[in-house]
Amino acid sequence: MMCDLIMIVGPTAVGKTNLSIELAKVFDGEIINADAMQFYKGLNIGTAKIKEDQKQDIVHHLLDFLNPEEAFSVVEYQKLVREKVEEIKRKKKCPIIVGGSGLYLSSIIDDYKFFGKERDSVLNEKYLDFSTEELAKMLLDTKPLLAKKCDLSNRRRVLRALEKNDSDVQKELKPFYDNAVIIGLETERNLLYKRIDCRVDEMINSGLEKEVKSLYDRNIVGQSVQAIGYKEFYEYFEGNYSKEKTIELIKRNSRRYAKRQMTWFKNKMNVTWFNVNFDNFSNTIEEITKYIKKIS
RNA sequence: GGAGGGGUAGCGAAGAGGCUAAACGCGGCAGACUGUAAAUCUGCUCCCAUCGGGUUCGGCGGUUCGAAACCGUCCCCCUCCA
Repeated sequence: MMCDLIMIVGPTAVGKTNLSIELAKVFDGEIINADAMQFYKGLNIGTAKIKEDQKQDIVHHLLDFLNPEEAFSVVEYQKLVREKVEEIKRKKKCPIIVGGSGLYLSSIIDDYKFFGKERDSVLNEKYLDFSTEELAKMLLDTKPLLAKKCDLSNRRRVLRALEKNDSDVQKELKPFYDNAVIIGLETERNLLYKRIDCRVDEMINSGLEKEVKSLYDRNIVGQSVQAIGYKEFYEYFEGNYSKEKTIELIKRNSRRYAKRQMTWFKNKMNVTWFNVNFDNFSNTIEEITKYIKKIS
């Protein structure tokens, strides 16, 4: 075993999945998913989840372990992954964490400590009659320390801060593992956007609408169905916009998502970046493999 | 040839004498993020700049203390009648 773990990050549609399989082959690894929407059963096409035949006998963890109506949180995720990592290492294999959910990735690679109360899922209803400004004022008055660090125009954040103790202040983050490599896949923005648009078209052709329809018909609501590709089709089924508009929005939201992902990876994680060669992906694989071997 | 409607920032689209470098949306860029994260939220987006300055609303010329807005004229687009 050369290192504690390999982490692969990057915006949607850069080729993380492909890379993960190749690295798993080279380094005798098992893959742990870090894509929050791929946890859910039944969300396959829209989340670009790896297909059985693409796995090439590589073991995959934390895929399809939630029912689409279930709620989930980073805290549980962190716990599960920490266990998985140990389990894989005990087998003398290399844990490879792949995904695009920034917070989830960070909660693993860094020594995130979650404190305070568990989130109260009905809190929102409790404060329905209060404006965000009023809630912010409340926070300011009762929990000045938290308020100072909180984005007061972000209702969701204010609500969460309201259920914490004022003493629950964050500490400086440190890496959790001594020998982790974080590989980032990147490409020119325009190209990325083209790939995203293209991939959405492919999803449509592969039957995304039908996939979402079956969720919709089962009256599934909640976290899972907030995923891009799903929430837009829900609106479509409600008759709120045309098919064309739906597809356009899925593309737009995916592009915006990719941007947000890049912001997180660049500013919150210590990533070693590699420019992807789409015409000759094996070059990229080789380059990254060499790099990992060299540093570990 | 006749009758109307219109030309506003990258695009779409408001504005009908000063509060307008010009709402809003899209597109683009940047950012935040510790229990919903593919979520949620923030800022910038004519040019140069730190304050601040310089050029704008099809062209030109007027009216006015002051115009994207009013008048004249010219160019272009759309609809209708010939």
